[in-house]
Amino acid sequence: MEIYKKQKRQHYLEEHSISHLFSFPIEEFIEVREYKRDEWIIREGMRPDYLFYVIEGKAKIYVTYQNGKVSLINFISAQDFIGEMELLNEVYYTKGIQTSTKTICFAIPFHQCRTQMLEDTTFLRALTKFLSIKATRMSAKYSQSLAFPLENRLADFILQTADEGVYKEKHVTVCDFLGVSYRHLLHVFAQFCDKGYLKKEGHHYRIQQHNKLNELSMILKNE
Amino acid sequence: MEIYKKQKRQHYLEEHSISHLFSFPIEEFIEVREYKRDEWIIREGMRPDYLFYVIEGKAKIYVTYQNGKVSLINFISAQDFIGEMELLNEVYYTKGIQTSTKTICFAIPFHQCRTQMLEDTTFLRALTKFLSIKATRMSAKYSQSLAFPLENRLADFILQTADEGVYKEKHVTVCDFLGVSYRHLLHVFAQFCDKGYLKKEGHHYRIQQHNKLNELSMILKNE
DNA sequence: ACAATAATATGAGATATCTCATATTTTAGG
DNA sequence: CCTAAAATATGAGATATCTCATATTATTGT
Repeated sequence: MEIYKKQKRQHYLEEHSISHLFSFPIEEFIEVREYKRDEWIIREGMRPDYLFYVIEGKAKIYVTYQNGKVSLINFISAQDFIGEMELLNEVYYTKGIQTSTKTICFAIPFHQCRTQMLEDTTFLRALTKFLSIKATRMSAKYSQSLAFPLENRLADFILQTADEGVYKEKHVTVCDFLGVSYRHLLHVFAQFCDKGYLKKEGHHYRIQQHNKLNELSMILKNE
Repeated sequence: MEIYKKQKRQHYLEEHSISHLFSFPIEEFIEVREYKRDEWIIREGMRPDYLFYVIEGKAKIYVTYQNGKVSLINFISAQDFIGEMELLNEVYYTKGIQTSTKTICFAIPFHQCRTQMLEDTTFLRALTKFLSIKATRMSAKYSQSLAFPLENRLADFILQTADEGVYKEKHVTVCDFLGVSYRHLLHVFAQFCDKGYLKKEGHHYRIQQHNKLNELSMILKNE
């Protein structure tokens, strides 16, 4: 992890100002940090000392179960908070957060700002909104995961992540995210190819029948 | 739905005061309402005009999918907010909320209080905390649901809901909540009985081997 | 008290999904 | 450039879970 100083710091503070999220001057307290790919922003079980706000990059939230199985719970991307649970709750099991690309974020030290943040309506409103959206998404994902077979969730995921009609995600990451075995994920991909929805091109898949995937994905949408 | 007036209203306002959640006098705006069993507090798709705070009773959150399948997403019980999503977000698909017992709650009208509530740090902090816990629970439930078979989730659910060693929930509600078919739920119950973890007594189940259920349930805990 | 509806119960066959074994290809580190 | 590790790929059999059919028992409204 690298901490940006001087111009580099200033540049990010200006380009991605978050002062509108606070009604007090926050900039002086902000550390601008760069994490390399695969670095841990927070280690599972260790309470962070900062509230983070992601400027660019992507990260993943993991949790380890007692049986040793590690699960990817969610993705984090630009404009997400990290560590807000620990800011708000005395008791909270901290999940692990690992970058999947180079990630730049603002780090706001609890020991200097906690009190002020918790007194600031502007900030609290922003945080409340963030949390409410997070809760809604989680809840949607949850009920979807239970109510429908992989076919539907995968179709949705493909449409969300495909770039110019080409799907390039890593199977390993995806089967973890969608909570299915590698084997079964591949099986459903094979089905999609058989049915002509996708065409395999090396390790990528080209979408052939967008509307068919869309039908499958629409089944789990209602908002 | 019945609206309590005079002494009855006053009684509830005093017995279950929520004035500590606000830094302005909220009581004058509060309507005290009683919903009968199976009444809808909010109908799916209809934005509510009130923020609700549950005093006693239980309710269920439902969502209907395009394929017509209705899913129970979560339970609501005393000290939960209802309608906070609609208070915070302009755009939000409102889920249906139906009582499962007689339910008494406070109703705070948006049109009179929205602005004040959104400016009140005390309230916002309370709400943020509520939401953060909600998000965490959802997220735990989600990863659990994907990572483990029903056996584990059911063991956990039994321990959570059993009263003095006796489990009395309705299968119909539970299979919906846990997202499995009625048939399969019964099948796992039968297994638990075979293995001697539970003993069937009429329509109830008596826990025989608490430690065995606990083992199963602990597998999905880490906090 | 009776009829209608909801909840419980069980069997049997279908499907979704998992585990394990094993082979090949790609990627990362020295 | 070479090797180890990670990712991809595929088969086969096991298990979890679903759907449908059907019967019995509670609950509720009139």
